Amino acid sequence: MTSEDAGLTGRMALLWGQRAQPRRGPKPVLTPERVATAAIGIADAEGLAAVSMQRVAAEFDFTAMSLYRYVPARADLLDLMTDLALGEAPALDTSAGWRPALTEWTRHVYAAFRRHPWILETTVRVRPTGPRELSWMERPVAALADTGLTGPEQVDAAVLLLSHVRSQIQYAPVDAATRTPEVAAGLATALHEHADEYPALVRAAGDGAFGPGDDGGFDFGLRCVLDGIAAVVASRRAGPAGGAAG
Amino acid sequence: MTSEDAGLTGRMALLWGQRAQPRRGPKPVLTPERVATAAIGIADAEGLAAVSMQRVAAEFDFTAMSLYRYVPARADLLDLMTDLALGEAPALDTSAGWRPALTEWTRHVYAAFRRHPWILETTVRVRPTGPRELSWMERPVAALADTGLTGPEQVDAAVLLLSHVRSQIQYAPVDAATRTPEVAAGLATALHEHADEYPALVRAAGDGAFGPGDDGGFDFGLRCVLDGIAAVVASRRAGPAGGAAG
DNA sequence: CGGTTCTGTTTATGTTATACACAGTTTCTG
DNA sequence: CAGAAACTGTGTATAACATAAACAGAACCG
Repeated sequence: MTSEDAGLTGRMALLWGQRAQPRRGPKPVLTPERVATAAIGIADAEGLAAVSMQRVAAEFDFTAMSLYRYVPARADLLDLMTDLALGEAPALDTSAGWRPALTEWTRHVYAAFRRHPWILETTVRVRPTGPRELSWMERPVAALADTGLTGPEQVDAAVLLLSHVRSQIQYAPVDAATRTPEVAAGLATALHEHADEYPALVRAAGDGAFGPGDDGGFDFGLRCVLDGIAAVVASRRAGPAGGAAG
Repeated sequence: MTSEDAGLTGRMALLWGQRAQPRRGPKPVLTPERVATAAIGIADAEGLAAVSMQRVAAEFDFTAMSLYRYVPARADLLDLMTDLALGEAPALDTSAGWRPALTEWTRHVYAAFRRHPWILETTVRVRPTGPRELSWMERPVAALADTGLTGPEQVDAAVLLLSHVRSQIQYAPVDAATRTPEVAAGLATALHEHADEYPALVRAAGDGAFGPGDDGGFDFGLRCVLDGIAAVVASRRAGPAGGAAG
């Protein structure tokens, strides 16, 4: 255990900056960060599927194999891309209480995912958490510190907001203007050909659900979750015997 | 437009049962459903990455290419797997109101994702919706029909609960017993080596967050969302001027 | 019975990640 | 300052993957 991150191994090591410092040989031209930054650019422009080792290496006029001098494997590159793309979480203004702070945080998360929607794909599987990603969790938990919620509940509340953002990004992807019409039209067709089996959905669609005017339930969901957290916070302050879930 | 689903094309066709009926030639041994069912078994047992055309075909002692007689491409197979694995949504008991009904629904969704956690991966990208998957959306929207929520809001509420289930499955995968300790240990190590940067998280971890006793925020999140929906419903009944999100 | 249509296979192509060995370069050591 | 060691980027090779194209045989229709 010589380095400060000596306890970290495998996919965690690269993410937390644990790097072997070479003393001899030619200077490395690149760094893991430069490689990941190039990969982020490709993913932003052409989607995550376009991020192959070859494609990333081509960005530097290198061969695919050269990247393995900087990154142990593609999976590690995706981890680093994710952490770098998220970036350090902005500080929150908690002076007006936890609710405005969490609202601000949620909008920041939404914006970050909007910039790099492929993060949805890199984060479906179990994977190591990077330092920047962790800073995103730090903020809301800190904002909830004085609410009376337990530590795990504070984390759960943040995860709840995060999952809402994820679903909003997922159902309204970047190129919604081009891709969604096809899918939406197919859904509308199927729905009306089987109207008898989905009466409630047909009615909701008639009210504008699934349509172009339906700008996503971001505000609705945000309000629901914050109201819900507020209810739990209130019950914690009234007394330790809170209501049941169902 | 000869068939009832004639309007559906591309990846939508297979999902909604639009099949060309062969009149001559050898009887097909398989069906798209049998192929997908075999693939589901593989995904359940070995993960989605193990579902290659070759691996699925081997289940029938067939060649990989033979599957293309039943399924246009791998992507369509994944779509069909998803719809079949979800299955038809169970009916809900709405006699006690929308809240118990939605609670019941959420637990059913959770159970379905638990059985087939790879559905998380097959559903990150934009993709066509199948008839069974659509039945899962029908139930909660029907249960919310008389609440005063608009159609889009009813859908948003269901999506909100769904996204909560997704995040719970994601952060506590099936093989948590084997995979999570590694990841959790790495997180704990990183957290304590940088304790000064994540004071709130360190405190929360001390309270049991991220630990083995933290059985996930399923109930907490469910309660928050339902309380939040209840608040909006109440405001709709009190008058059309509801509160703001932040 | 002959032609048509359909199945499952064979063969081939292009892409992917990545293991391994090497040539050239830089730096450390004696 | 010579030689060894370490390191970089490359060339070559492999195995897995999806899937296109052509084909042999079987089933059915007229």
